[in-house]
Amino acid sequence: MPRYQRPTGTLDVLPEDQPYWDYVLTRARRLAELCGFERIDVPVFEVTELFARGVGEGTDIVDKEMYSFQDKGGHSITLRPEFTAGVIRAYIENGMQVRTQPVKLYTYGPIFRYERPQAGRFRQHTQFNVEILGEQDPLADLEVMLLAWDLYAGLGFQELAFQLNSTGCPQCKPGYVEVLRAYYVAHADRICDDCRRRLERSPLRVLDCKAEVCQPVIAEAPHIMDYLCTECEAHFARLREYLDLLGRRYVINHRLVRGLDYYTKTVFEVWAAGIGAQSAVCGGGRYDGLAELLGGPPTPGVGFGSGLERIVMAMKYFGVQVPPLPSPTVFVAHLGPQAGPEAVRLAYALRGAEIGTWIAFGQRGLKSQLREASKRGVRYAVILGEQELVSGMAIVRDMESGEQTQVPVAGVVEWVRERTHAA
RNA sequence: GUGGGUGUGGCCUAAGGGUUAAGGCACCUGGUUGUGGCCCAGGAGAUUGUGGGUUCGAAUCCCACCACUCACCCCA
Repeated sequence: MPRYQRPTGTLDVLPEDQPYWDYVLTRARRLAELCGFERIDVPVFEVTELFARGVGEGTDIVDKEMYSFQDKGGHSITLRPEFTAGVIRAYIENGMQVRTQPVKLYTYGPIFRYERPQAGRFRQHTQFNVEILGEQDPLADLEVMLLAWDLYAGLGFQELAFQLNSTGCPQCKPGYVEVLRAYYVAHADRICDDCRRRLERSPLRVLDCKAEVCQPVIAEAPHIMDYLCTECEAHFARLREYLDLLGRRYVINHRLVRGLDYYTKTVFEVWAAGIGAQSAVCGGGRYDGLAELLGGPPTPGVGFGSGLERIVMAMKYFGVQVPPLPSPTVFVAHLGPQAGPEAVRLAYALRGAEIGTWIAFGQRGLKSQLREASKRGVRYAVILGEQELVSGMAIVRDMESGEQTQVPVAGVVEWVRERTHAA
């Protein structure tokens, strides 16, 4: 028989890691709901066309990272490589533009990108995602950013700061791109081959180039800040004003250009330590033209996606403690064939009273059963044997003190409830 | 897609080419008849990632593939 392994770049989240996931997700949901975000779930796959148009032909994600396949009906289907396109599709398809605007939505689930895995990067990862649809006020940009900030701050991240930039809009971006292109053409002898290619397909990406040779050219490159139209400039200024007022640290990063084509105006990332060469735990921005591009009514939007795996990695790096997940407090041990049915009855009575309970399987010695109880970490072990059946009194053993109490079998549920619910 | 590192029981690690691959953790069972954690004893568990090759002999050397890992690219 072959030994099966998980596919490259996928992860098993084992029970011992679940407390981290649960903690993060619970907090994220809570924060989102406090701001009025409502949960939405969209399919894990969509027609390929949606992502090709939404994310943009020519982006790395669309060109080489999508999990696409033909289904039995001959349709090209793609496992979602990001959330926004699907959420916008759902907004349009369900006529959500008639709801009170803006519509605030959050979701989370698996995202798929065919990449070479490394520290903090996977082929299937999990994102927590929020979107505010139908609002152009920079206050909306602020709100999603603060949500991310508060989440990480609450999780114990240190030295938080936003990486912030504006990518302009259809009014001003093309003008800047021309200026940038002209600048690069003038310095064509001092840039790398990749950048020569980027200049054709996605010119803004040259600013993101890591090649040694390109650094001096990038450093001297014109900033989009100086080419924003008055609307984009005002929008960005308002956002900064809010952030300053609230004391949320950010650094203007002229080189921050994101890998998805749909962004307009605000783009931002949050970086964290402890996740290898990958530093972004969160990336997002505004995408005012996307809904229209996907065939819907003109609908401005802002949002972000945040990688759960990276958040958990950063938490471990920062040494953040998380509370354990609930586990049973009682273990029912039983001796002899007569005691079995009574033990089952008792276990289900306890469970029926919302008291987590393990019951011993098989016919084993008491030693073995208590050993298991000890390892399960329960607070009480109930012992039911022939003697207890005769007397009608079960033995309840406090696993920490070793103290044993005789309790009427019919009163065990109440006895345990008093002791556990009080504390 | 490119480059580096690694690959021994569930986990960690040993075995400088030579007898039945060793140890620790974890797991199971016992240490008298119905009592956990500590201690003691015992047990189960590995075709040494896979396939070739070199050799009288390979976990040890060589090649290929696979996987993991780190980095580039890109991003969450």
